[in-house]
Parts: sequence; structure tokens; C-alpha cells
Amino acid sequence: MPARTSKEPLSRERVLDAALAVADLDGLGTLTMRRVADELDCEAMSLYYYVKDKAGLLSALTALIVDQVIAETVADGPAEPGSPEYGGASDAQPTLASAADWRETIRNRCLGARRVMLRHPWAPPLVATESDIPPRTMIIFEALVATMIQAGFDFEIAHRAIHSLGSMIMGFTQEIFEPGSPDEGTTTDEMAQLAAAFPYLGAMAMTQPHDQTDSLSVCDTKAEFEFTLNLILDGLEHLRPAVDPHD
Amino acid sequence: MPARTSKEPLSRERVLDAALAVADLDGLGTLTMRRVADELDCEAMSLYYYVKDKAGLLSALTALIVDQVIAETVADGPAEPGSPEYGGASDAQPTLASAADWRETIRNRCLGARRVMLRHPWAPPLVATESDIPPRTMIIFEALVATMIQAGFDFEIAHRAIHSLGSMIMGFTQEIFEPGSPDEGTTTDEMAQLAAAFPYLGAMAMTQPHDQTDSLSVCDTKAEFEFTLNLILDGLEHLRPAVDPHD
DNA sequence: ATGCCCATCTTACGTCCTAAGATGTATCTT
DNA sequence: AAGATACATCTTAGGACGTAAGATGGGCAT
Repeated sequence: MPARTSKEPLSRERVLDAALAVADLDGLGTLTMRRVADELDCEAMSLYYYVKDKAGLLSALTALIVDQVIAETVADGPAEPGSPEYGGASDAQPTLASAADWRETIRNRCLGARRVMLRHPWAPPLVATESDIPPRTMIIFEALVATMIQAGFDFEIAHRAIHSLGSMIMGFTQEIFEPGSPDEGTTTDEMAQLAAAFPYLGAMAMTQPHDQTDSLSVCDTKAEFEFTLNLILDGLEHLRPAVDPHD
Repeated sequence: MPARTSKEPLSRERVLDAALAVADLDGLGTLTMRRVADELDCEAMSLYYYVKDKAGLLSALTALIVDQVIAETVADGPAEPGSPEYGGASDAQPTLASAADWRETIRNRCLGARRVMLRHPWAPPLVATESDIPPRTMIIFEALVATMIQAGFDFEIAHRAIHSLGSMIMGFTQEIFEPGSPDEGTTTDEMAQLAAAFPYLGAMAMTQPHDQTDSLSVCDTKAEFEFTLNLILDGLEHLRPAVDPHD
């Protein structure tokens, strides 16, 4: 049977998009050559032509969708290198505007990164596991360092801030601490037993407002993310030399 | 051929240990029924007898080794429920000692958790992905909350602190930001090109002290972990009501 | 000895990734 | 127009995986 010329031809981009769609739709666990091929109405082996890599195609595919996620993060954030409000390294003088706005700028970028991660919940473990960082990541880091230097921080603190913020964003996307909703399937007896074993946790659970249903979990993850983000930003602000004392 | 009675009999614990050993030695990717069976000098199907679970054996196995890691974390940390210096919920009065030491107590526990995670680098993604938290995790959280409440924090802040610290520990174990060592395989030309594209990152790389070789990476991960940890602890301390003003 | 249970192994099936190469289509050469 | 060449896709096949079903043999009570 001849290859049908009627259907849209494959392309690297189409393969990537299909892979991302599969991961978003049914989770990483179902991301397989055959599944992606099905999505594209072709055979599994045809994908090899577009995503050829040593060390396995699936890993190459996952690396690609990780890169895609990073690209989204770059696109989602604020000022990048090349945009008007981005000052080059040559005039690394801190401007009053960025000195005042560094907090909001970085805050927005972190929230943007989080937004992207939530859009692709399977991504954080992948991003974390990926051995070699996608080149695009550098764009984000460059923007972050630029913002901080212009705000008067030195390079060491900027470096550490990247680690702080990066690990927080990575860690925050998958929640570990989800106190089991006590109103659901748990009996009063079980609750009492748990409360006896973990008195503080029990007391804490009592104080939680349960009326907020905008989130899937018991915890308001967004609020907790912002809480931690503010903690870190406050701490950094403390370490910032006063560069505009007369402002 | 009869089953050899000479070799040590299998057991749930031996299976678990072997699985953990495989993961530690050759990574999660090589953790397979047959591989674990090889390690135990038996056949793959024999493992089913000890680790029977709905929803797949491999996932059960990974859940078990996650639990093992949590157990190590519990064992590694400071005061647990049941130990002498652990105050119950009934006398939840903040004691002066814990009010003064909360920072160090929590700091130690975080460093302990990090130690365990570094011992099993494959663990964080697993722990994060695991849908239902191992029961042991509650022990850690209970201890954390106890410490914070005794130090004068309210439950809301304790709750958020758990999120802050937990996500930081999870996120920090796999480093995303590893600026490629510029002295290695990169040519001067490539370096110049990179420096042009990312002036701030280039300048930052120049300021990094390269003489520290105690770590595998360019960054001193331990120092950066402690930096972030201190940032968070400082921030929390700021939010702590003064419970011992006359001290 | 007989029967039973428990621990382990054998076989077999379906799915996975992927190496090797066949097959049809498009493009270029002359 | 006819043949050659390169490209895109599919077919076949092999090895590894998880696991369902059941066979096998040792230990033990009767």
C-alpha cells in the first residue's frame, strides 16, 4: 500500500506538539512512541526520522518537551534580553526604576514560571531530572541576574538567589504535604486515633479554613507559594545594599 | 531441579533492600523486576510473593523504597514524638528552650532531610510524584509543627512553613542551574559568544571562585542550600510573635 | 505414606523501544 | 521522457519489560 499523500506531512514540530499533548492529556506514563504515532496517524518508527538522538528516542522526546516548557516560561515572563527595558551589561549602573521594581519583576517571573509548571504538571520532575539544561534556560537566568545586578545586588547574591528561587519553583509544583481531607471517607474513630498520634497536626487541621474550594487540594497552593516567595524576596531585600538612599 | 534450600530465603525486607540498592547503584532507570531478582539470585516472579499490590508491582516497589527513604529521614532528624524532649499537645505552652532553639531544631531537620535525599538522588522526583504520602511523613510534619507551635508561631504560619521548607528541600536536591564549567571543553570563541549573548551570566561566572573542588558541581550546593534555608528561617523569625519578651 | 500449604520457578502473552532494511514518492539529471 | 538519487514512511523482527496462570517441589501435620 502506498504512503498516503493526502494527510498532512509529519514534521519535528508536529511530533513535539503531539508528544506534549499526550503528556498534558493523559500524563507522562502514557507518553510512548506508539501513542504519539497514533496521535499523528502514523507508525511509531516514522518518528525516528524527526527526533533522532543517541541514548534513546523517548528520552530525546522528553528532553524536547522539557525544552518546550522552558520556552513557554521564557515567553510568559517579563522583560527579556533584547527588549527595550533591558539594559546591557555595558551600562550596568543600577537604575532607580529597576532598583525599585526588582522585587515585582522577579516576582512576576516566578509566578509566570509557576503558571507554566501548573499547565504541565508532569514537567517539574522531568526538568529536574534532565541532565543537561536546555539552552533556553539561560535566557531566564540572564534576565534574573540582570534584574538583580541592576537593583544593586552583587553577583554572589544574584547567584544564590537563582538557586533559591529555582529550587523553590521546582519543589513547589508537586505538593508533598496534603493533609488528608478529614471530612471525606475517614471515620470519626480514625480521626480520633490520628489526632492522638499527631496532636499538633490534628490541632492544625482544625484551624484550616475549609471553605475555599477554588483549589483541588486542601491547601491553597497559590497562597503558600506566594508566602514562600515573599519570604525569599524579603530576605534578599535585606541583603541588598542601599543603592538609592536619596529616593 | 529442586529449589535450593541452601541460599538465604527471600523476605519482604530483602526484596526492599535489594531494590533500594539497585536504585542507589545504577539509578531508577535500571530498577526492574528482573534486575532486583538477579540481585537476589532468584526469578522475577518470586518477588510477587512478598510485594503484592494492586496497581502494579513496580509502583508498589517504588512506593516502598520511598517509604524507606522517609524512614531514614525520620531516623536522621532530631527529637521525635515519643522522645523525652518532645512535649505533648496538652501542654502546648511554649517553653523558653524551644522558643530559643526552634531555628536550630528545624535547621537540623532540614539538613538531615537533605542528607538523606543526597544519599538517594533518585528519591525526590519519586517522593514528589507519589500520590499518597507515606504515613511516616506525618511523623516529620508533626515534629516540625510541634517545634514551631512551642516556639510561639500560630498554626497558619506553621502550616505555611511546612510548605516552604518541604518544597525547598524537594527542589534543591536536583540542581537546575549548573553554569557549564567554562574552563573545560569550551573554546575561547564559544566563551566569547556566550558572554556576548548573556553578559550578566558571563560576568557572574567570572566572579565565581573556582578553587573549591569539594563538590561535584561548579556551585557549592551545600552553601546555597544553607543560604536559602537561612533566608526562609530568617523570614519566619520575623513573623514570630515575641513570646519571651523578658528573656 | 498421604495430603496440604507455602515458596519458588516455568511458561507464555502483550507491550514496549528500536535496529535494519524494504517500499513507495519526490526531485533532479541528462 | 527515462533513469538515478534522496527523502519520508512503513514492515519486520528481536530483545526487555511486567505479569497472569499454573507447575513444581520441599516441609509438616496427620
